[in-house]
Amino acid sequence: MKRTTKTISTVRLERRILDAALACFLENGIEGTTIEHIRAASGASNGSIYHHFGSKGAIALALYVEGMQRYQTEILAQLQHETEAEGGIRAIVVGHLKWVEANPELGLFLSRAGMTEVSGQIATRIAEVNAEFFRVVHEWLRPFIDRGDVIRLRPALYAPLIVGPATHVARHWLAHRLSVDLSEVAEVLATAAWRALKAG
Amino acid sequence: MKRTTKTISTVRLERRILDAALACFLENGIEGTTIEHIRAASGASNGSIYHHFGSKGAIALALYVEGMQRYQTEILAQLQHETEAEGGIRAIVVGHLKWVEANPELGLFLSRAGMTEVSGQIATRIAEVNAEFFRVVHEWLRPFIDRGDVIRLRPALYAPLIVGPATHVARHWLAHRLSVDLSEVAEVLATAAWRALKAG
Amino acid sequence: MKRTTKTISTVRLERRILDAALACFLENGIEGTTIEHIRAASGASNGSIYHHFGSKGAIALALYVEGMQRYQTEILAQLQHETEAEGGIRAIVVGHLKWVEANPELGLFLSRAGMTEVSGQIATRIAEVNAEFFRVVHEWLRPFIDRGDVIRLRPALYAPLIVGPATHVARHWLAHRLSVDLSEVAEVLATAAWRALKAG
Amino acid sequence: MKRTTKTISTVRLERRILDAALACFLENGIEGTTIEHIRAASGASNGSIYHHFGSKGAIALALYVEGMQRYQTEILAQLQHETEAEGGIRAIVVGHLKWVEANPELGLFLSRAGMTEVSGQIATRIAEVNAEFFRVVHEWLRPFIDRGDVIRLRPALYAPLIVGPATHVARHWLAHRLSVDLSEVAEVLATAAWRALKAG
DNA sequence: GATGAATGAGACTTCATTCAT
DNA sequence: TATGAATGAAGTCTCATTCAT
Repeated sequence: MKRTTKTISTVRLERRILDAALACFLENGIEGTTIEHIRAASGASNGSIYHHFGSKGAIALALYVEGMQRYQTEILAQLQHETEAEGGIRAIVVGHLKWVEANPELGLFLSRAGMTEVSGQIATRIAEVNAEFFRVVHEWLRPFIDRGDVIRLRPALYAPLIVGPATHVARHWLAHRLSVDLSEVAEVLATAAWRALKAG
Repeated sequence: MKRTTKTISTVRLERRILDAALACFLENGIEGTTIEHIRAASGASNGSIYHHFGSKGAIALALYVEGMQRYQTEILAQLQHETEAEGGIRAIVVGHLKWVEANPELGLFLSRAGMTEVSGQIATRIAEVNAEFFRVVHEWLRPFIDRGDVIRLRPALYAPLIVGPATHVARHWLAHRLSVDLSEVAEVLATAAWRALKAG
Repeated sequence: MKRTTKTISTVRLERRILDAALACFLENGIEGTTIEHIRAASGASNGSIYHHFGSKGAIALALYVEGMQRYQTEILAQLQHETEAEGGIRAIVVGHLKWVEANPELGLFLSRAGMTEVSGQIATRIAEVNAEFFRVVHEWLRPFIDRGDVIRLRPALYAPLIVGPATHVARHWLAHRLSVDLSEVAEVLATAAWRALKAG
Repeated sequence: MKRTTKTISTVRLERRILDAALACFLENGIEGTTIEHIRAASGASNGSIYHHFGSKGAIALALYVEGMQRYQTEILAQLQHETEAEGGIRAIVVGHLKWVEANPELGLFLSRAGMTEVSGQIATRIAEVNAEFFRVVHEWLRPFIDRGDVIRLRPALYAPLIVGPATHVARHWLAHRLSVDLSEVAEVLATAAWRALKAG
């Protein structure tokens, strides 16, 4: 009993801190966010934040990893349902934009964290996570390339051609520099991606 | 004479400061760069830096505007030589990657500055500059859309489809996460962009 | 049975904490040692340490008192066997160095604690303990002074003349600034002390 | 003119900071002293203290080096006037106590800094400075040892025998645990040192 | 007795900026 | 125009200690 109660409340405090931190990072950027901001937003004490995370960078890292895993899991899950190249490529583009639309705050944080020069640990983790994602996508595509459904390129170019335009749109949409309905735009970008990659 | 000398040396000092600042911004990020870093790298005194620029943000802004103007001037200049849609689209893609390859440091700075949450002034300027560039590109494309050479989309989607993949590749190349020859890749991306946009 | 077991293990935990604390104090100084260090070194929990000692200063005080009592007991015990002034004086010098050699860690801690500006409580205790030791030594010497075997000085000067050089050597030896064999050196310093104090 | 004024006031601010820091270190110990204490005592701003010294440890180091040099210069100067072993040994003992009496605060700081486990830089410097001093003293004594005026010992033992008792007395005097007149005591300790070291 | 989450005061240090020369 | 000393607000992080379980 005791243990359960303790665990639950502990988990809740960590979650409250993470949620508050994400909100702060989005409002003021990682560097612009102070521990005091997170403290005020989470209701936790300064000491508790350090007790659980050890540093501001560790909070950012935890949020990045968690967010990236959610994103990847969802996209890749949809990919598994597809049996044709066109369906898979469309699924990635549409899935990407849907996810961004459903998780705008997390999406903005991830795209920023991917560009910002944060602590080397984060940079390394970003590289790892990206590489793994691209590898899985290429793995999935390979049979279709071999079969002649999809043009053959150096592996590194598939991801840019599939998600490059969607990423571009999403970035400007997240920065409020573009006011479109992402789900509406998704089909157009999916079609364009397929046209760029289909063979013949 | 005196005045000339003075002016010249002043110009040189400002340039030295800007160059040093760009190097620092790239190494440690804008927020991670201190005036002391710029002072040490440029050889100028603390006081001189403030005499010429007034604030750290102003240095970043000056670098951003200068870099963006160089980039746009070059891309748009090449666009004017083209008389067909395919040639224009290819010119933008190839020109983009060539410019990034020729100015990797500035390119990295610009792509980061575009994402980072810096002072509102910079953010505003970025939005302006981007909007203007996209407007000019769409203006140039319009006759070809009307003529039926290029598919008709909402204006906001042309830029993502043309430079989205190239931007994606460039970003990873600049971050040393991708080791390809940009000029070699350029043709492939240009072809893909044209396939995505050509009518029929 | 239960109670015995509990008591024994409790005693062992306290000892483990004290031993760990001594090691930490020696490595990083009293101020430089944190409860977290002691926790990690002893295996006890943060809460247990406070349960048993109440504060960091209390641990230091306990170690100081314990160490000083061991030292004094040993030196004074040897003094009781001596019936002549020379033997007594030699016994103190030799005993001092032998003890330091046998307990280098504790010796270093005690000599540091004697100089550091720690909590007033420790300072007071140090003064008490030192005064008591010097008093006993002077008490023992008095008959020999009265008899004319030892020169008559103000009481406060006997301790410095007897153990001053040995303390000096020991301090540098403990700080690894002097690499000599203490037991070898002891005889020389004992002889010197006797020459300085013997009458005539 | 300008330069002179600036230099003077700058020097004065640095000195004010050093003097204030010494007073604080003596009152609360090095670790117990905060920059805020030094700021309040010196009248300088927090920023100025860091502008001139860079860290708290650097202030302590500067004070230690400065103090040690003053001490050594004075003692060694007196040694040069002496032409006989007895005179030299007495000069060291008497000089030591006179200096401590004349500079009690600095003396207390130095004897504490010598024991405390401060930053490695200080520790190294202390070792250097001590070694050099002992070397010079031994150098001076050598002719008298060779001539047979002074007993022959391992070089490392001369310093302990000469200044060990004086150091012991001074330490307790500085800690207000001994209330004697140092200059009165000096002669007794000088005589004792000579008796311990003279040959025959 | 034992545990470890929680606390919050306060430490050191950094840094953009100002200003007297 | 150039300099660099001076400033002080603000930031991250540490740490002894408390307390509920």
